[in-house]
Amino acid sequence: MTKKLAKSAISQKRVLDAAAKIFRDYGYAGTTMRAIADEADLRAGSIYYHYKSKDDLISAVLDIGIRAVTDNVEAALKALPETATGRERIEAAIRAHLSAIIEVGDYTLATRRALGQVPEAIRARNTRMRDMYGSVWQKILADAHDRGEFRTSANLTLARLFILGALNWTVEWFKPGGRSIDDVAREFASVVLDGLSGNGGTGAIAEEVSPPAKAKRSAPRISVA
Amino acid sequence: MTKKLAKSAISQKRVLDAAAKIFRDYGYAGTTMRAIADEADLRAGSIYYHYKSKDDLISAVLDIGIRAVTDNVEAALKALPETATGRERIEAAIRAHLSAIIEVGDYTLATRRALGQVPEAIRARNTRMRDMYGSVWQKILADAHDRGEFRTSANLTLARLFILGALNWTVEWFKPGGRSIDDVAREFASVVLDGLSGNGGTGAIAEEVSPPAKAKRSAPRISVA
DNA sequence: TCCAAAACCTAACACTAGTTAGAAAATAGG
DNA sequence: CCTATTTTCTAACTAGTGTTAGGTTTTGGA
Repeated sequence: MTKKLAKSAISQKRVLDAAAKIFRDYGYAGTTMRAIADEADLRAGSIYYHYKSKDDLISAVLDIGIRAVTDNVEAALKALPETATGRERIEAAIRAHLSAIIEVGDYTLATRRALGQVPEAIRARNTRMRDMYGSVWQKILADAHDRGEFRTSANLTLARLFILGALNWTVEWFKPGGRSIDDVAREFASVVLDGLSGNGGTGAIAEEVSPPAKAKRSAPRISVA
Repeated sequence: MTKKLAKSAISQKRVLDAAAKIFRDYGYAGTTMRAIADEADLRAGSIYYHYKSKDDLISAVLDIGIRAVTDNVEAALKALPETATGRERIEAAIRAHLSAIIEVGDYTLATRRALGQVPEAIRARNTRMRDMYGSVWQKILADAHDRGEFRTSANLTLARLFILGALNWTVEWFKPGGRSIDDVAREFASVVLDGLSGNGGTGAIAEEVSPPAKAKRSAPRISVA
């Protein structure tokens, strides 16, 4: 039995969802409180009963965006058996990441669109959360590598950046009703995992100096939806 | 001997570069003409001598962004010998794409940050240009597939979306002075190309129904930096 | 049903942004 | 150096934005 929500909580959620949508469409600076209010069937002044400021609102949207992804991926990893291979873990993480960004699409797209323009303190906080998420990936990639599931020369930092870059981009093109999230995740995982485990066909690979990955734990900060 | 530019052309370029930088940092709506003018060592009113409007300016920035990438990739492909393999062509395209987005980083990042908020007509025009670019990729991937360089089950549309997604993300983390563009391109190409040509280790691949790629020529529109 | 608290509306404030027209300064060529 | 043209500056206009304080309406519990 769903617990009955107070009017306030109901309206606050409506405002939040409206905000995610408008921030998604118009970015931070292009979003007006009047537009959010219209979307939420309120007047702009009323938003201030629920949120202290526009910044308060965008901050909440950004939090939800990154938290949904991180929580989903961590839960998926936790649900795997102890005996899961590195490949299986990575594939599960890919699937969970995709699921999360599609499920809270407005929030994650709003992050993509707005993050670069928000006040510095807000951006810094969100960046820290995303860096934490990035380290989850670094860990599962390193585990797989350590277990010999990848070729020795694989650069895990670059791999992580490519993977997350491509995953984050999916919100731009994924359309529910077309290919399923499972399909997309499986195809992507196979390309990535085969690519990381393959020996390649080019002599250029053989020239790679190793071990490259271990020394790169302080990789550049990246942006995650 | 460099041809002497008129003052007007010199100033116009300065305004354009300033615009790219400010749009990059603040997005479309968050960018003020005063900020651009400051960056260009002018006053806001002066910009209107060179550009009709803010929209005129962003339009020019967006054009340069996508054109740099498209031209660079097409030139790189053209420079290859007729005997080049599909792998070689794809790797060259990856390298050219990376080079372009790093070289005109302000313009491509400005596109990433601003495109979603610009007036519809501007966005539509840029989208058409990007779709044309996407078809360049679809073609070189299809060629490689046709020549048997990829596994039969490879989904070229998804591959293209992953590749371009990951490539477009590099502007967020690539720092000149670190790894060279060549290194990054080579590593990325090996992951992608091995992944597309590999047979994989999972039975799930074998269940893929083919031919998947040929029927997907009308793939969803994607966004390219 | 009544009434206090919660939730929302409204009008206004202080400030900002894109743009314009005319004035002023800079440039370029004879 | 002079002068016409080009380039830039300036002040102002119109419209818009985040936010506030007080009034009004709605909600929820007794």
